[in-house]
Amino acid sequence: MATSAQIIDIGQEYIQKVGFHAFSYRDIAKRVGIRTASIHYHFPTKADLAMAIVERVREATSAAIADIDASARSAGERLRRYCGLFLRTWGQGDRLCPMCMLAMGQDAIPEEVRSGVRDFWQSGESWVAQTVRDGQASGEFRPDLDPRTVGRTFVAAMEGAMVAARAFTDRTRIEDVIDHLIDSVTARRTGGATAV
Amino acid sequence: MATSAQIIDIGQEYIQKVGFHAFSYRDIAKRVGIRTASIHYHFPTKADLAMAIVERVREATSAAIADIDASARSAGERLRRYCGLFLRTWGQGDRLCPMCMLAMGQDAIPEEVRSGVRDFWQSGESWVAQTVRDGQASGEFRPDLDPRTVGRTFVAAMEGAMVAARAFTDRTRIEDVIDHLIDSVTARRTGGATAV
DNA sequence: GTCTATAAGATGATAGAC
DNA sequence: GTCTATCATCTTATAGAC
Repeated sequence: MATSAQIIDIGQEYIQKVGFHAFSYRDIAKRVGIRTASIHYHFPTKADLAMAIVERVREATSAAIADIDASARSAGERLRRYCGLFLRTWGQGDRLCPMCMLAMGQDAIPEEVRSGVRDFWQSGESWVAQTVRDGQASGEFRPDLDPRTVGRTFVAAMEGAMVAARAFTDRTRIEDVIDHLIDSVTARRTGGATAV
Repeated sequence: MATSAQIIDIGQEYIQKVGFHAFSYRDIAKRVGIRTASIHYHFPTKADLAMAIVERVREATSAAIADIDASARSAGERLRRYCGLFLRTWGQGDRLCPMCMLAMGQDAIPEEVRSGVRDFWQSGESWVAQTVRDGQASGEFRPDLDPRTVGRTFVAAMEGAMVAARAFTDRTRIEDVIDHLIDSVTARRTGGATAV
C-alpha cells in the first residue's frame, strides 16, 4: 500500500481514538516504519494531514449514502441504514466518529479542517431531513414532524451515542439510541402513543 | 478567590473548549498570574487536576438535578429543565460539556478520570429513565416507551447537540434537539401520530 | 521518497530556596 | 504557597544528503 495511504489510515485511527492533539507524527512514523521527516514530505503540516482525512471520510460517507439511496426500499430502511453507518464505525475497533473528534476542539483545530467537518455534519442533517419528507409523503412517518429538527436530532444523537459507546465499551448504547430515534418518527396506525 | 479554585475554573474552561490534551499548565499559569510550579503544588499531575474538575462538575450537576426534583411540577417540566442544563453550559461562552470532552480521548485519559466520567453519564441516563417512569405513571408520557432506552437517548442526543452547537456556533442546534426529544416521549391524546 | 541532522520551542514534572 | 532553576523528553517542522 502507498505510504501516504498508510499515513492517512493510521492518522485517522488516532483521531478517532484519542483526538487531534493527543498523537504526533512520531507515533505515526513508528507504526509505518519511517521517520517523521518522511511524513512531512507527504503532509507538510498536521493540518494538511487532517484535511486529507476529512476529505476521505466525506467521500466514503457520500458513497455509503448513495448506496443506501440506491438500494433501500423505504424511508425507514434508509434511516436505519444511515444509523448503521455509525454502528459500523464503532465496530472497527471501538472508534469514535472522526468528524465528531475534530468538531470538539474548535479553537485548537485549523479553520480549514473545521469547515470540512461542518459540511459533513450539515450533509447528514440535510439527508435525514429529506428522507423524513419522503417518509411523510409515503405515510411511513408522522406527518407533524419538522424535518430539519429531526435531521439535527438524528446526527446529534448518533454522535453522542458513539461517545457513550466508547466510554462504556458498550455497543448497546448505540443500538438503543437508534431504536428510539426510529420509533420517534414512525407513524402509529393505532394511535399507540395515546394516553390512558 | 482561592488559587486552587481559580486553577480549577480555568482548567475546566480549557477542557470544555479545547480538550484535555490541548492545554498546558503553562496556559493556566499565565492566566492565573503564577508559575507552573505553583500549579503542581495544588495539583501534582494533570490527572489530579482533571479529577478535581470531574468531581466539581458532578457535584454541581447533582445539585442542579436535586433542585429540579424539588421544584418541577411535572415529569415533562423536569425533562425540559434537565435539557436546559446543557443549554446553560453552552451559553457560558460556547462551551462543550466537560464530561463529553473527557469521554472522548479514552486511551489518552487516566482511568480514574474516565471512571468519574462514566458515573456522571450513567447518573444522567438513570435519572431520565426514572423521570420517564414517573411521566408514564401520570399519563404524561407514552406508555410503550422503554425508560432505559429513552434515558440513553436523551443524554447521547444532548451531548451530541452540544458538539453541533459548538461546530456551528448555533444555539438552535441544541434547542431543536430538545424539542424533538420532548416530543418523542409526549403522549398524544388525539393520536396525532396516526398515519393517513 | 526516505534518510540524518537539527532547530526552536513546548511539555509535565521535580528540587530546593524564600 | 510561591518562586527560580532545571530536567528529560516530546513537538512540529526544515535543510540538505542519498
